[in-house]
Amino acid sequence: MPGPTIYDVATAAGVATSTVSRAFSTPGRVSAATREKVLAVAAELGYQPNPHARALLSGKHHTVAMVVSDITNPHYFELIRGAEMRARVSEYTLLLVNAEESPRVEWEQIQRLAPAVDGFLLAASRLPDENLRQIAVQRPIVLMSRELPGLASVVLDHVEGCRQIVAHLSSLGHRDLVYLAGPRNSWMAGTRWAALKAAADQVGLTARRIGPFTPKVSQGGAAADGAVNAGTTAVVAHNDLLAIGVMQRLAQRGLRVPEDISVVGFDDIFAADVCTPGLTTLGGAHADLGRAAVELLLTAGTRGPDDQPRVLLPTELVLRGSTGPVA
Amino acid sequence: MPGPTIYDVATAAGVATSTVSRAFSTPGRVSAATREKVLAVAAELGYQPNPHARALLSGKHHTVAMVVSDITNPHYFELIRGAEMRARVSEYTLLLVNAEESPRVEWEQIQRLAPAVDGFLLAASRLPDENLRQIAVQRPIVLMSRELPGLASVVLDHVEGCRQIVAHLSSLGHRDLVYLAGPRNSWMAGTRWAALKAAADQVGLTARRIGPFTPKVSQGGAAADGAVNAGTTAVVAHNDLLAIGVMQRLAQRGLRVPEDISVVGFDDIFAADVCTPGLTTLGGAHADLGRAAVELLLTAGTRGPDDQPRVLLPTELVLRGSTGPVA
DNA sequence: CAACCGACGGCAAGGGGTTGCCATCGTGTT
DNA sequence: AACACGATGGCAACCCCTTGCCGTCGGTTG
Repeated sequence: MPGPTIYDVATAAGVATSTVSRAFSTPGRVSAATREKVLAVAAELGYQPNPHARALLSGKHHTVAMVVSDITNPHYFELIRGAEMRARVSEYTLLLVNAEESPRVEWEQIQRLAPAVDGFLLAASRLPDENLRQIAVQRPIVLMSRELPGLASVVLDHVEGCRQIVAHLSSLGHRDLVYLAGPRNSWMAGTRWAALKAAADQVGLTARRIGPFTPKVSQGGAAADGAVNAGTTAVVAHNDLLAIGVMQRLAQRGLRVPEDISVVGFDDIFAADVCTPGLTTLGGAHADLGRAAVELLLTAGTRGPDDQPRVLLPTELVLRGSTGPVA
Repeated sequence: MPGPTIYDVATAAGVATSTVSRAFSTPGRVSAATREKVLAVAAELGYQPNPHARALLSGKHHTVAMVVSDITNPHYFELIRGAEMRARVSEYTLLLVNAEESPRVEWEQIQRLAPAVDGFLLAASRLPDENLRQIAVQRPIVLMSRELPGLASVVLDHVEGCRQIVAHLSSLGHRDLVYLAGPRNSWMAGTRWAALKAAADQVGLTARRIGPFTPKVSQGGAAADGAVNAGTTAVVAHNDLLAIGVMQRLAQRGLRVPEDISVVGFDDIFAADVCTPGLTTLGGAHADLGRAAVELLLTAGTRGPDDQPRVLLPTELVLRGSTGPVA
């Protein structure tokens, strides 16, 4: 059942195993004729090098693990897709791991995989800073949608993005907004709030925060009621799932979007485009984010601990029907 | 950088490497006292067995690869999630691979990974039957949303599901339906059409098929126009993405759903619930499908080639606003 | 024609675990 | 007290491939 080994090829071709090995990995090291022959025999036997034996010796596994905080969030699809594609062009394999929003699970999975992969992509990690640093000494890591000094990261430029959200709302006459916060251990939640608050202050708009909420559609009800209770004309939800849940609840309560209340999300997931009204949301090239993260990870060996890059990708505020002028 | 090895542990504990190995893998083979000590030392050193070295000898990798035909299709999210969860409880790692709707890419990826995984989950594989059989002799495989005699498979019961769709449409007064077919090399596309046709015949409804279409939103325009041109009151799209694209195009043409035309999809993706009108679609417990597939794969060793299971999971016809009575 | 040299193959030592087999030790048996 | 046997630990081979080092051989140079 297991395929032929390098020994089989060597025997069949009448050479030593080292020659077979070199025929594959160090083409210049054997004569063209020998190489031809070895490759021919190998092809005939259907030989394929055993990646484990190779990894054992080289320490390189040609594999990167991507850990996502919650695989059910469609937002990650694009990240995963971008990462997968970038990994593939370098003939790297992408391991997908779900942390289920649990720092403990995340940590265990990472420890389990650490000896078997070349590095980690941590998407929206819920781990505390010190844990991230611990991992970083074992393996190269790249953070996605999170930053930590000294570690490589890839994030969308939420400062500028939030400024655009605030400018958009302000231009529509809103004097006040409510941010429906994400989980407490989400770096993004903190960042978005800080950026919104700063931008709001700058243009003289009042910003309040309620939450935290688990960013799922099902939590939209509670979030919507909180916003209504706060009495605002504009809500900015931690992500699109929550925003969609909010809109569902508002509709249920007979409140109109955007006439009575405007709703903004983050991520620009596919559903944001098909719900009614369409959801105004801060998107960005998420596939590029995945791509960039893998890129960084694959080139991690060339950098010291002091020049860990911090890639900032532009956001795009996508205007749809969920935001409108204040009545 | 690489962690301590079994040798380090052996030295530190004052025993032989074989004892350390057995302390972990064959607990009964060493005395309790020795075992305690070894484990303590190992924990202190932060020892973790190198999975490659282990795989090299045992041939077991504790890894399964899941190949999806197109990772951008949200439908797969649930499958992936279910598979990931089931794999995790058995401490298996899930490798995610995207075939990009290309049989060639699919084949290459599988060949590349074959020596490194314990088996394959092939979701909606686009490979021809004989290729699937070839793979099956190398490694255990489980097909998802596809069947082939002699190979293990997990699919939703589309025969019954399609009967329900037809009954639903028929009860609303439709006398005729058009199926917007999926890709030619999609087994599902053939199955769905056959099941729809059979069910339609049975209740005296006319069924026609147009296509094939690539099942993406962007193809909905062409599909919608084809359906309009065919002059029907009900369309059944190969999947929800296509159905959503169809609805968008119909709206653009000023046709009302469901008053002028009813639309049905397959998969019950998240977006089907948030679009307007909500999409009537044939769903099912997709996460269970992923779970069942991994289950089958992990127990594959216990079965002969003649009793490859064929798991049939129930569908659920989810009625939403996109279907209604004929005007 | 001798001395060199580069190109090419082979030998053998790992790399980190696992496991069959043997040696040892302690205890129970008669 | 002699013997047998089960429990336990160690030795060393093996899994498959890579790579440093050495030997060989043909050809170049002076």
